[in-house]
Amino acid sequence: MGISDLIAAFIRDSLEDANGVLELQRSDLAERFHCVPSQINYVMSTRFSPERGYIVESRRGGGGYIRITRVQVDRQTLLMSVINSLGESIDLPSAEAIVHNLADAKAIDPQTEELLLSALSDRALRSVPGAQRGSLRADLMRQMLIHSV
Amino acid sequence: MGISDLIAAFIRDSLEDANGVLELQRSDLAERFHCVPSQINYVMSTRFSPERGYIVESRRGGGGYIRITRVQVDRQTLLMSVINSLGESIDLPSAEAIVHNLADAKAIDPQTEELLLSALSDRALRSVPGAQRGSLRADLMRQMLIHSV
DNA sequence: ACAACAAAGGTCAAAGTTAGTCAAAGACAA
DNA sequence: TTGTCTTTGACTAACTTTGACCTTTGTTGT
Repeated sequence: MGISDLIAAFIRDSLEDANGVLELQRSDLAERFHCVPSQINYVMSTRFSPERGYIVESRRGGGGYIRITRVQVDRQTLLMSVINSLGESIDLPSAEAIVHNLADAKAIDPQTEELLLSALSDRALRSVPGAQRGSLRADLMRQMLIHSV
Repeated sequence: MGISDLIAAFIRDSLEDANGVLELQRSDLAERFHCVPSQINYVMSTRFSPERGYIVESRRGGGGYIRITRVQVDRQTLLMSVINSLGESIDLPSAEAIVHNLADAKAIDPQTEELLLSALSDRALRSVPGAQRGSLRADLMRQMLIHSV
C-alpha cells in the first residue's frame, strides 16, 4: 500500500469524524505524511473525484485551504433510481408526486422543486398537444434531474 | 481563515443588524482588526464589489467614512425585464445566451442556470418537432423564470 | 479670504502565503 | 517488455498582507 492510499484513508477517516465536510491545508497534510505537496493533488484527483462522490474546493493564498465534501450517497442513489425508473411518458399528477417526494426526502432543494414543477406544468407545455405532453414531460424531468445529481 | 475573511464576516454581520446600510471608518476598522488601513480597501474590492451585490461609497477628510449598502432589487428587475422581453418563440442559442447573461449578472445561481439549460436543451425537447420547439422553449423559459423571481 | 495644517480615505506595487500543473522518473504487475 | 499507477519537484497561478506615497476634505489662525 503506497503513501497515496494512506493519505486517502486518513482523509476518509477524518471525513467520517467531521461528518462529511473536511477542511485542510495542503502543506500540513504533505508534512504529516512526509511527501511533496503536489502529491495531495494527485490523491485528490485520483481518489476524491466527483464520480467517486466527493466535491473538492480550494483556495490559494494566505489562509488557503482544500475542502473536501462527501456528497450524500442517499441523495445520489435516490435521484439515480428515480431517473432510471422514469419511463417513456409521465402524466402531470405522477410527475408532481415524484418531485414532491424528492423534495420531502431532501434529495432536491426547494428551489429546484419549484423549477421542476414550473417546467413540467401544463402552462409551460401548452404549445404541445396533450397527447404528446407525457413523453416531453418525461424527457424534461430526466434531463433536469440528471443535471441536479 | 485569513484576516480579510474575518473583516468581511464582521461587515456582513453589522450589515445584517443595520438592515442593509452600514457606515464605518476605515482606520477604526483597521485598528479593531490590527491591520493596515489599506487592507480595508482590499476587503471592499474583493468582497463587497457591485457584482457581489453591494454599493460602496466613501468620503475623505475630517468626518470621512465608508458606506456599504447591500442591494437586491436589481435581481428582480432584471428577471422581470427578461421575462417581459421574451417573445412567442426563441431558438436555442438565444435562450442559452440569455441564461448565461442572467447567471453572469448573478440574477440566477449556477444551479438554476444548469437546470434551465438542461430543460431548454434539444435533448429534453427531442419529442417535439423542430418547428414547434421555439414556442415551447419560450413558454418553458417564461414559466421557470417566473418561478425563480 | 487665505494659507497652513490636520484628518480622513485611495492607489499601487512589492513581498508573502498558499495551492495547481505538468512532465520526468520510479515502481510494479501482467 | 510494456503499460499503468505513483512519486517528485520545478515552475506557475491565485490570493493576501503590508507600507510608502497621494488626494480630498475639514479646521484654524491671520
